[in-house]
Amino acid sequence: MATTQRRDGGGMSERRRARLRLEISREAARLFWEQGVTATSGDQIAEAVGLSTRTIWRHFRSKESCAEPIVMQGVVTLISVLRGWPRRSSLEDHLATELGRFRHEEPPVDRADEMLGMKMIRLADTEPALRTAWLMACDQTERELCAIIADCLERPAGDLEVRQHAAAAAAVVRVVEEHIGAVVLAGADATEFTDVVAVSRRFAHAIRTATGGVVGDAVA
Amino acid sequence: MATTQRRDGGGMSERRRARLRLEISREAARLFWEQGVTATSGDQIAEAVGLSTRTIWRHFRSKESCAEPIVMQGVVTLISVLRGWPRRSSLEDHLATELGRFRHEEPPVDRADEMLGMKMIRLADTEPALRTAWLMACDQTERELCAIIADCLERPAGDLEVRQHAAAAAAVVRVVEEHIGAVVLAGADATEFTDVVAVSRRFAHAIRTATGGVVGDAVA
DNA sequence: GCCTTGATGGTCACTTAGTGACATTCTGTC
DNA sequence: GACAGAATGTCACTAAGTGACCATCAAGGC
Repeated sequence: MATTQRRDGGGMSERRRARLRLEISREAARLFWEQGVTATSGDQIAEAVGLSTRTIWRHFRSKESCAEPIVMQGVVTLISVLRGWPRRSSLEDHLATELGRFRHEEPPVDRADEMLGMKMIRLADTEPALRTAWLMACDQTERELCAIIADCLERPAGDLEVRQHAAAAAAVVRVVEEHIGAVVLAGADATEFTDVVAVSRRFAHAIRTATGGVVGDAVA
Repeated sequence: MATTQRRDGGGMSERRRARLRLEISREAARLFWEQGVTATSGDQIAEAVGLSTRTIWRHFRSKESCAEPIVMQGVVTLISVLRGWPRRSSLEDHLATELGRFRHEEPPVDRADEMLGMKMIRLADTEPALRTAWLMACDQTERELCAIIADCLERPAGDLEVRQHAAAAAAVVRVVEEHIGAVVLAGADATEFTDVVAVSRRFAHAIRTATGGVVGDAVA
């Protein structure tokens, strides 16, 4: 197994665990995509990643949830970018600069993993078992948006109106991501989505519309 | 078992099956609520409804999906009302008159079932197994809204913008329903939600906002 | 009345997801 | 090197589902 190089006692174990989960998830997702979810057994995943079946169940509560980390990777960039949104710039501008930065300077997620994530989202459309994983990721986005929008509107995060805006925003983000994934996987001309500025504008416009215009503008 | 009284060959079987599924679902939901999902076995559900376990699996593909019909009952009224929306009246007015009609004249769903549905939605918050059932119901609403909004905007139902509006609208409806359920189950003062006009206004306003104002108005 | 037919439910054997208990190994600390 | 504890392997076990086959029952033709 890879070198651990922990600094303080116990804290690093968290990262180690996350890396292992991701590795398992990668193999599971590959198998799910290649031969379907039901045709993939826990034993197969275990063998592919080189662990015992029992250990798989120690890291994941169910077979389908093995896909979660890979799926979550797909939204983790967007979430972290949204979280860092300073309200003195418009949503379009912030997304464009930050997504661009992530794309070229420090890509936190492997390109192959990104493709795998899209494939899982695509599979979630027909495999009800995988749907949960995808919706968990969307739910995470929604919670994050709750905090952000609450901050924008200067209301508590549990406020009904805040939750409505967050749900609507997360929903349109979900639809756009599903659409991008479908287009990319279809092998069609995806240049429309390699332009970071265009994609940023699309996301920002969707969020602006879905929240009735209260989220997206820069504050003076 | 109940009398069959079929008229034509095979058509009635559909309804019979639906009734049986609902009956199983009712018992399953009751047990899920009383003792939790994991603590409820398939055998227990079978015994409660008076069938063999094998027959339960013939009607439901999984334990959790036993909750689906009851959960679906909660949205089926709203869906059918939305489907019947004539665009010459505003969404508020249509919802108020139709929901009122359903409430007093011909309630298609038992009050007890309605409460059970709320309980399942509540359970879905903590039991990931049940979440799928609830999200399936929301997904159904979203698909229905796709058709309605496509009609409003005179665009194809698969159009990206239509899907975004539908997703946003379905999301806010989900949040409002979760909120109503939580308030009712908390035993708090729920008079706010027994007033059909107020509830209709709330739904309509949420949808109007989430779709950027393009859905909700009457057309001239 | 009797037999066919088709749909539904029961019985039993079987696979597989997932857990509990305990032994083993691996990792970092002194 | 001895030690503590966290991670993993092994094995036995429960429970969710499935497949194959048989039993029952209502409807209709003769």
